[in-house]
Amino acid sequence: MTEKDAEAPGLARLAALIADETRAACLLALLDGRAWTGGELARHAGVAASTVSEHLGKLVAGGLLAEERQGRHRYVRLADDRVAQLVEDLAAQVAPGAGAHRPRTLRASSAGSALARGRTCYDHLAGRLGIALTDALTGRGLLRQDTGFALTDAGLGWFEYAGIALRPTGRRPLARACLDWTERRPHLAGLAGAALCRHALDAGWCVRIGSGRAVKVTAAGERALSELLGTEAAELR
Amino acid sequence: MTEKDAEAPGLARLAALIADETRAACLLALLDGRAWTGGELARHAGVAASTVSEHLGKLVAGGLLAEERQGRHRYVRLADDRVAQLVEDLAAQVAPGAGAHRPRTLRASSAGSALARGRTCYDHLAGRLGIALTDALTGRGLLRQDTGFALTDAGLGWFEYAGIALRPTGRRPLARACLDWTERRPHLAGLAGAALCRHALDAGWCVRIGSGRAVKVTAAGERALSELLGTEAAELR
DNA sequence: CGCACGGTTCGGCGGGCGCCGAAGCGTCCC
DNA sequence: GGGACGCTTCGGCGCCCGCCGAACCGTGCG
Repeated sequence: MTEKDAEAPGLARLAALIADETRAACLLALLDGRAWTGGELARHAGVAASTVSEHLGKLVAGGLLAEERQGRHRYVRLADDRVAQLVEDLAAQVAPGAGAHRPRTLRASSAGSALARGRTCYDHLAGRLGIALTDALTGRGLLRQDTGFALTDAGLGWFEYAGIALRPTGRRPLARACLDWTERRPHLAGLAGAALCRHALDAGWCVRIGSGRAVKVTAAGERALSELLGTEAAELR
Repeated sequence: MTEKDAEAPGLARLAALIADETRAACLLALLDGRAWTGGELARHAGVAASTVSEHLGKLVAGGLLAEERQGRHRYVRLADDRVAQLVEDLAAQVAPGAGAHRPRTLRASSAGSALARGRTCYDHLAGRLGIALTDALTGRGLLRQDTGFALTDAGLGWFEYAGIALRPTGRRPLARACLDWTERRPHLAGLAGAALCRHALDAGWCVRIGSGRAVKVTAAGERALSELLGTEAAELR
């Protein structure tokens, strides 16, 4: 029993880092996987620069953010994929509360939203695009979702055939499920998800829209994915 | 951008529920998967009954706990396995900070701890026992960890052969990785992990030690697991 | 060289929240 | 029916923490 008590303060301190609305807004913004400057985050969250400066100090000290200073700018980004996963999980947990009507309105009324169609979630693809790719991989027997969440041997072969290298780094799992907050369905994250996203951007299959995390599939991407996964162009839009 | 701002308050509110040390202690205690009374939790956390009563009210209102009232007792338990998973994930995230020396001391100095040997984590087996079973399953090709975390077809057959029914309920994944906080390694959670744990207790493979979440393998359990998974008795202790 | 600008530090204000003890309510048991 | 017990409500206390504006520091640019 006593060892649990030893954990409680740490758990509370970690949660407290996320428990502030301004810090939460920063973390969600940083889910796009990029580095933001303090000023950008301040404007985004609608608070004074001095306020955000203190918040970033706490988040960095708490290990949630990594910082990089360039000239007079302070760039921060999520410390690693574990933190990104954690924030996504927490965000997914809070959404079901409004989940009964949220997906409807998001998909229907604002179906024109570029974010709902496709976006990056930290370092992998999400939104309808992410779901479509995950479904295509599953449908062709490259990804198993029925007994967990893992690539099959055929799936490993597919990545190799597609020219997407999967070099294991550290202990990050190859495949991992990430729950989408608009579609309410799991999509491919982990090392393979990140590699696929990176390749999609590098090879010109997708391009970023504006400065946010929204992405859209290009004509070349439609052709390549149709050939590699048999997807219909309409599914990707 | 605006839809992220809409999420920030919810995220902060959820995190705030965990951000209090007393509430964190309650959540960690409830990770044993059982229902506790308010008084028990108050004594465990070392605060007045009135204080814990208010905390439980918030946790229930926030959807993290489910309550059941019986006579003059108020029983609470974690609302569902998603909440349990969330708390485990957060606890696992905080541990690495002290992870450099923690595991050593836990395994070495207090290697006699029954909790480190075997315990239940919400509704599945953890500790060295959980790791040993997960390793055995993986070693025999019943569980894949190299490309994600999923049972193989042979694994499905094994559960059937062992007489452990895996009836899918809701959307809970069949296999899921749960990071152990003493061993720092993933072990089997999800539907299959829960079914295995339940069967192990029902069939007398394991028995609970005292009233906590510590468990130990019986002689009958050693025989059964040796036959079914080829484990050595020493690995399970 | 000097101004503009991003970031940080500091003091002070205000609100929120966890804590307790006392009092009250309902349940169970003798 | 009376008393013990578990839980809840309420008032009040104290602390912590997020916020701002002002002053300050350093970088980069004209």
